[in-house]
Amino acid sequence: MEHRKSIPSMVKDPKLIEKRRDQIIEAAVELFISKGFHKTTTREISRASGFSIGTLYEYIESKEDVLYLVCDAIHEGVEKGLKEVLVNGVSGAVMLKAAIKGFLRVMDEMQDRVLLIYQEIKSLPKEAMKYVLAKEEEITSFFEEILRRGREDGSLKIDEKYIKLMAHNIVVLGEMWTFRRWSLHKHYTLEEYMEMQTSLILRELTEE
Amino acid sequence: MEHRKSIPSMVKDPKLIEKRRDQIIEAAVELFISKGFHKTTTREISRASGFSIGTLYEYIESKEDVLYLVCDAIHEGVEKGLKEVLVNGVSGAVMLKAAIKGFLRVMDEMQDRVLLIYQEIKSLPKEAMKYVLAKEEEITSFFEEILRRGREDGSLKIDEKYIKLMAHNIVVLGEMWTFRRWSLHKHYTLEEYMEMQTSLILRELTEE
Amino acid sequence: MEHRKSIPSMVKDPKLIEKRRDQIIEAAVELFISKGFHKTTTREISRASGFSIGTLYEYIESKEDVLYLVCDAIHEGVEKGLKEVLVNGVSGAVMLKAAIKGFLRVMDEMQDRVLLIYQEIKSLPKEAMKYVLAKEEEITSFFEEILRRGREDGSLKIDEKYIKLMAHNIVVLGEMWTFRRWSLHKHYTLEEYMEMQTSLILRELTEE
Amino acid sequence: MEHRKSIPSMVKDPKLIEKRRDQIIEAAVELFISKGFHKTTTREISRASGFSIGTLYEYIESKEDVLYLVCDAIHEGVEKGLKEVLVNGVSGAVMLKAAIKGFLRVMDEMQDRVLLIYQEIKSLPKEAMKYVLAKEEEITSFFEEILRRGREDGSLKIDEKYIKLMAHNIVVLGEMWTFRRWSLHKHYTLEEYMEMQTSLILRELTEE
DNA sequence: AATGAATGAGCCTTCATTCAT
DNA sequence: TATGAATGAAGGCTCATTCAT
Repeated sequence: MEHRKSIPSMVKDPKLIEKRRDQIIEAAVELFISKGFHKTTTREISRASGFSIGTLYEYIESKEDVLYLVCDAIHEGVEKGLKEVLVNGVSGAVMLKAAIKGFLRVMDEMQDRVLLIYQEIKSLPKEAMKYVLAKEEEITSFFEEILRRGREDGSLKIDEKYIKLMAHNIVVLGEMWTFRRWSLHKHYTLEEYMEMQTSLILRELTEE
Repeated sequence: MEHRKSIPSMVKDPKLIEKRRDQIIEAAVELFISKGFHKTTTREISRASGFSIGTLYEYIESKEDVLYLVCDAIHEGVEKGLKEVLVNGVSGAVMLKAAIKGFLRVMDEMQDRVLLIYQEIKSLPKEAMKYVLAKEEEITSFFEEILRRGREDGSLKIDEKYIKLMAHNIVVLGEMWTFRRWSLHKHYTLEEYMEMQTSLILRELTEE
Repeated sequence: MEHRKSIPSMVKDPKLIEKRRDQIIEAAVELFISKGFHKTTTREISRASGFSIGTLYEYIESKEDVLYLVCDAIHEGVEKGLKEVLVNGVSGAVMLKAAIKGFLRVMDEMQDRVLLIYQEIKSLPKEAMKYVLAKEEEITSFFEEILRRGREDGSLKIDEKYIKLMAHNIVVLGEMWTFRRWSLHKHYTLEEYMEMQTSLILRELTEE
Repeated sequence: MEHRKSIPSMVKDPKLIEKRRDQIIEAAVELFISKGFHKTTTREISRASGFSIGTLYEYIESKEDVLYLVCDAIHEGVEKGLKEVLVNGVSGAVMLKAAIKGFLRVMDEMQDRVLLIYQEIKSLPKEAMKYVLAKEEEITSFFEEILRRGREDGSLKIDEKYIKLMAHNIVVLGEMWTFRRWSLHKHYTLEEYMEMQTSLILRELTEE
């Protein structure tokens, strides 16, 4: 795993840096969601963060750093959400079902943010993009592990070679709830969507 | 279906308009793919198109029009590719298999372009975006129809209410070959990917 | 001799480029003389040139280009002035006397500009600085040649190895009329200064 | 002579003020030499001085004060160097020769610093500039006095009205070793340069 | 129809200076 | 005395768009 790229700051106090960056992230997420990264100005970010443009630049080195901060925070949120739904001491199949539902719920709650990553990731500098993609891969391997576990305990029928692909499919099926929402939300409620996708996937992985 | 949004031009001759716009599209696609929409300047577009900035603006009204033109052309390409793989006089199941493979092949051939749509669509003005999304929906319904046909001729086992969702899934599973290529292309060749995804989908739709 | 560094322009018509750059130079010289390079803004330059900031940047690539343009034009002026005082068909000694007087007159007429070069040359990018220094060297060798000629026709007594140094001395004695003017102009008129320096130098080079 | 402009400080203890300002000067000289006054930031100065930006401003009132401090210190160094070479109880001619050589040696040792004064002096506020120029004049009059002494003891042949000018010439011939080094250092070693310039000047002032 | 010079609003970023602690 | 976070005016530069030729 790539280690988190750390952004230099002119300010020394780490506590303060974290506090200020949280303000920046909170402000920037909203702005990026509603206007997009390119159409958001640094001044808007600083204003929405509650301080001056000069202060903003005490905590970042460039506008792109803000995007990175935002993407990172979003992924953190997703991972946190995922970890929370993890139940232990159950079969892989049960665990998978819970994980998919949990993942979809997170996708729904964070749809604007997830969408944001999808749309602006390409504006990140090379290095930062790599790191963000690594995070995405981590989420995928989260599902890989569950699948593998189900395979081992016999609760899921899946060939080893399909595990990675299936993990990708699950993640994408979850993320599409955000990036195809212009159609899906017209036809399904979240509950329906969860129900249907979960059953599609599990039927495939559990039939005799 | 939304009808194609027509972009006003200062020029009268429709033949010329089409010719010039083709030049614009060809130039802009390359530029947008390699630098992104926002980092491409209108001057670059006109230069790459082979004429002056003034002339460019004889055929479009704003930079966003170019993006729209480009997205539209790409979708056209995808649809054309899809139509070509359509075989008639066969069962829905056979047709679906061919369609998925064909679709994946098109996705692979046009990966940069498809990715472009994914990444820049949000920069389109409201109206244009709607139209582009409608195109996307059209592609989805292309698969819906095949599924429905297979259901009717008994070659596919699928509940009516799952048809739309499954169509979406198929489309997304195809498109993810482009937007998750940073991972998928490391693990699978196109052939493998086609083989695996097709078999996953068809297994699901055909087992008794 | 380094060849003149040519500055790229967005504009095609060379006549227009020259005309606009002349406007830029004229405006910038005044501003640089009165406020210095660093304290002059590009907006001031464009305004004083008679066009917008956008237009300014059609003819240069950076603010430093303006400084280069200005330094180059000034040197051109000095060289032109020098060439004009050159009389032919006379002994080296006579020629030298005329050249020194002419040079001093030019220094006096262009004192602000010469001073400008002295003070801002270090703000030029490496390449441009080299070129400007080469110009300065050219002026020195102008005197070298006259000295050598006088040595050959017997009208000047000077050892070959002193020729280059003496040329430097002459140039510096001329230029100091500008950069030490805070003292010299209080004590001498130009005429006095010319008379005294010329006689000092020539006495040295002509006594038996 | 102008009296040394004194810079106000928030701090009371004069010993401390001197100590801190010495730190500032030492740090700033290096920075100004390598990056120039304008491209050096106050933050860099404070960091290189070994204390915070806040502390820096306890000892100066503006960035220009630092430049003044630096220029003043450099002149001090030059004067100190000059005083050291002064031999007494000898003829003016002998003294002059020693002084020129000593001056050239100082110019060589302090070339970066002398150059710095030449290039940045114009960035000083009016008042400070006047004071610095007065220092320069002092150095000139140092040579004036030697010349006058030589005239009086008969060891130098020079008309009274030429004394000031000759003093200027000597100073400039020394300083040009720094500001024309891009050419002179290519052609002469310091020893050669000293030898040649000294002999040129003394020949002029001593021949029968 | 085609050209391309001109425009200027607006963007990102820097940095000297202040002041509460 | 020393610190360093905060400020915001100001600067260099870009680029979509227009319009006279």
